[in-house]
Amino acid sequence: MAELDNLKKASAHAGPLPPNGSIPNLSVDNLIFGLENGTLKVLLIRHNIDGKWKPWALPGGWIHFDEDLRDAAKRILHLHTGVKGVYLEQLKTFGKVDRLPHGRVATVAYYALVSTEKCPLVAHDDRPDAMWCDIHELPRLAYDHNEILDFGLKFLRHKIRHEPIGFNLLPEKFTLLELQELYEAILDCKLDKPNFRRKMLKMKLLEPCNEKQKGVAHRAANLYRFDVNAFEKLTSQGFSFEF
Amino acid sequence: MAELDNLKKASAHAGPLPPNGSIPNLSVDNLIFGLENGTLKVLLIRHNIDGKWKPWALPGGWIHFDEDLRDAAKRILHLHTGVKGVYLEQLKTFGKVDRLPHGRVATVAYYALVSTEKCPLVAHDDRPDAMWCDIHELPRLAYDHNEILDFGLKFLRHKIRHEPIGFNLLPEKFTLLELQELYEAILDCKLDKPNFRRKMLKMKLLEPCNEKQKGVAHRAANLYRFDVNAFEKLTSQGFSFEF
DNA sequence: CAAGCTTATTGTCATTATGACCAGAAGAGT
DNA sequence: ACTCTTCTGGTCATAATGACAATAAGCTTG
Repeated sequence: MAELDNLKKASAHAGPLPPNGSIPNLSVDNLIFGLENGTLKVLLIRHNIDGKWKPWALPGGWIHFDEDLRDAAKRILHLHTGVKGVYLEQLKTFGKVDRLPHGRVATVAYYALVSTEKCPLVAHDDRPDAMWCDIHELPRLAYDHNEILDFGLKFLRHKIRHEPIGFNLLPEKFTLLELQELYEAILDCKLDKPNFRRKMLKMKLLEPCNEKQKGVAHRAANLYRFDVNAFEKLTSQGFSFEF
Repeated sequence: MAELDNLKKASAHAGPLPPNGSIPNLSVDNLIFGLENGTLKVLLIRHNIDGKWKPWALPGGWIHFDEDLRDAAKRILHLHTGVKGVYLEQLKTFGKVDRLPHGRVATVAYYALVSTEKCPLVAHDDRPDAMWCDIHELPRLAYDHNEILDFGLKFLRHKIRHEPIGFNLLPEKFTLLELQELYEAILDCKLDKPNFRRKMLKMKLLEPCNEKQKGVAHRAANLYRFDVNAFEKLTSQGFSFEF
């Protein structure tokens, strides 16, 4: 019964053993990015076991036998943030032999982009401790989660320049400056305001809301929203987003 | 023993059951791209079981318990092509519940870029039937392999425009026209020769070999090689490849 | 209510990149 | 020597980019 032996060795962060009804040796981990006053954050959790805090980790879990991989990632995302229907894509599968000390488990990492205002992170009794952590102040994480996070950050920096996904980190209506600050936060650089504006608007992907920013002590900026239809139309004509 | 029941249900294309010593419910499939007289091809295999041909499929296999995911992909690549040390990256993990009829198996797809001249595909007794298939003439493949291939092709088209990986499909020394034809084959479009040349050379990623093409009945073109050092230097300075 | 402050928005200009295309250069073959 | 083919170096108009100046709009304060 070597198979079962190997099975029993498996044990991941979400619990000591994959529960019945879940795939052994395979888990899902989520990289949930959010933007909080102009800085990029990632959602970390930690469990308290027998009165002791385990190290911070990415929210993850097991995959049910009757559940698509992506659905498992969605379920875990919803479990920790309460949001549904947000941007979620597969990042990469991490499968080094010794990535977990207790047994052989490969993990499929997904990354999500959420608008933090929709994610109040209310402390539920059935949720572990959670925090939005500034990506410049990351603690040492459990297992290989620092490696996953590093990879995800590099990936995001690349991706945001080649696909219009940044909008998912903002509320539905946003100003051009907010969008620019998002790029600055992720790419870690300073951009020129008029030039950013010109380049963004020329792509015809932003639809003006004919509505102005509120509650600011200076001239209010116009609000825009991302125009999905325009994007898909352009894409089908061979357009390729570049920033 | 629900775990074991579920295990026993699992069975992938590489064999009816994962052999002892391999991870159940998880496999690896390789998308091996090659270039043959100016057209993009992919390596397909088919098994003959009891005198009957199974459908064409991507070369894949199981992952040993003591083997990194990437090493499993390398092993399978080597098994089918005889090559080592070529470009190999993870594509995506496919994990729909019903992607295989016999049980729950998620598969980690990798894609490789090889120079076909290094891959003679000699018919070995211990290898299944194999062919380089033109990507415009794909047959119906086993399981969800058409979906994997579609995804991989789109991915490759996008990737080749944003990272200098095309060189891996060519021999070490190549002419600018060969490189251009590679781009035309993958992107399915016609490019202007002088402009392609100008743009490529301006990036300073090609090192002239000071050597000329041989055996052509016209003026011989200069040979170039991809300059990895230059690329890494530029990358560390914030350069980003775009085509 | 006007002056002052802050940010939004528009515009200019030199430089560089792009796309279309022309023409000389370099060989190989006859 | 001539022809044929492809390589390779150009031109030129147009579009995109980066740096930065100038004006507009709205809130706050005296």
